[in-house]
Amino acid sequence: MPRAGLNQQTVVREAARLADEVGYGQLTLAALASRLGVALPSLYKHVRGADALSQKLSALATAELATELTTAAAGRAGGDALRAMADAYRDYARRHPGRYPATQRVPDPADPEHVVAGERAVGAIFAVLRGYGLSGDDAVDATRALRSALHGFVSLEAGGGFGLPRDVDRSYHQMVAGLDASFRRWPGADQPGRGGAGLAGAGEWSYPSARD
Amino acid sequence: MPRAGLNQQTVVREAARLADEVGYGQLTLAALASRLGVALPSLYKHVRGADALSQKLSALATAELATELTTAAAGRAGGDALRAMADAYRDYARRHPGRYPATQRVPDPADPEHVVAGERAVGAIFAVLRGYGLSGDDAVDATRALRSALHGFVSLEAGGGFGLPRDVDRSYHQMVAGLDASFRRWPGADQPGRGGAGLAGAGEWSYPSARD
DNA sequence: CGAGCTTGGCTAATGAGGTTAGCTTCCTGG
DNA sequence: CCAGGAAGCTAACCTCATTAGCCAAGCTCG
Repeated sequence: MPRAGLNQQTVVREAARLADEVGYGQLTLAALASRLGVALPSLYKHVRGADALSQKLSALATAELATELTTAAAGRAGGDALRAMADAYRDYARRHPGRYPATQRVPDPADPEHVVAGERAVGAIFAVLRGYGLSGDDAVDATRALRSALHGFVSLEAGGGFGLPRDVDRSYHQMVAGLDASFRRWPGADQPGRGGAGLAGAGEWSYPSARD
Repeated sequence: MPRAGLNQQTVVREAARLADEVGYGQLTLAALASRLGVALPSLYKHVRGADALSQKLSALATAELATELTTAAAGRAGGDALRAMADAYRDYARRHPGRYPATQRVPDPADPEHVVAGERAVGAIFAVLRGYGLSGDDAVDATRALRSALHGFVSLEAGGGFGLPRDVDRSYHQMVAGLDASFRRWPGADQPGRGGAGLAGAGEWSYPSARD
């Protein structure tokens, strides 16, 4: 029996590919094992179990998303940055329909890479909002509003929640335009010098104590 | 053996209660049967299976949500109506953490009550937006933005996605204030006479052809 | 009243998926 | 070269969903 030569990274990466193909809810250890050409219990040499695989997938997907958001916003400011980031967000969700839902899982405090990925994602959003002069509590509120709108839209879209023929792209752009207008008038906007940068938003992606 | 006296309605209602207690993802035919004091296969006399139960639960929850949204908006207009409806939406999601996720399932075209519930829910949102002078495509865009923001917020909140100490109620109210401001300046706002009322929004809650 | 049918319960059996235990074999470091 | 850890495997068991088929409760109607 030649060995398959797996390790945790190859397993998690294949899980991500499989999830994109069959859907996050249909990601199963059995299907993953057969895709990797090993027996199901062999996977336990690389991941602790189904839940741990989900968590690692979440870390991977969150890191990817954070990178794409950061890249999209780089070199842009204000409405430009917002639109670019919003497009990147929806784009990621559509290109990776199986990974995207994994990004909504709360980071595991015991997995530093996962925690850092969440912080990078929120950090990218914070950075865009700083372009509107937002910081501190106002930026937290704005971040929540932005994440809510983007996540809500892409998850409704993915779930088939938009039935009417009206162009979905147009609706998205209109929503983002509304967000841009709101942030320009947001409490605290364009009142610089109210808060520092640095680890802005650290901890906001997750709420570890809410785990059950 | 005395009979348990179940019927579809009692089964679905108990499923709703159970889902609220243990979580939508933990709703299982086995747990439901034991809660109802019958053997698992007995449930098949009342529901076709696990998926059909989810669908019926979705119909129930969507109808409840539609009623609460409609009630909240009744007798109010503009920003008042928007705020009341937004509060009702979040309130429902928090009081019924197990039913709420079920409302995101696409209505089953074969279940008229389910379809009607979805139409009532979107209709309530449309009615509020009419108070901003919105109709037609502009109202569709605005409905999508509103649903996205509300759904995104409550699902991030339920998932523990808000980690920082900043008051979540305050963030929600700020987001709703932003939506109010956006709708007042929305394309088409306060330009009446552009579209009719009636079955406005019918079909928007669902996208049956997207089912797989 | 009671014969019989419909119905709502049951047990048994099957199958998918996850998990654990414990065995074997590859292959690398000393 | 060979010892031991790592990476496979099979077997066994658990939970849950589903289907088949049996049986009795209790209603309907002669």
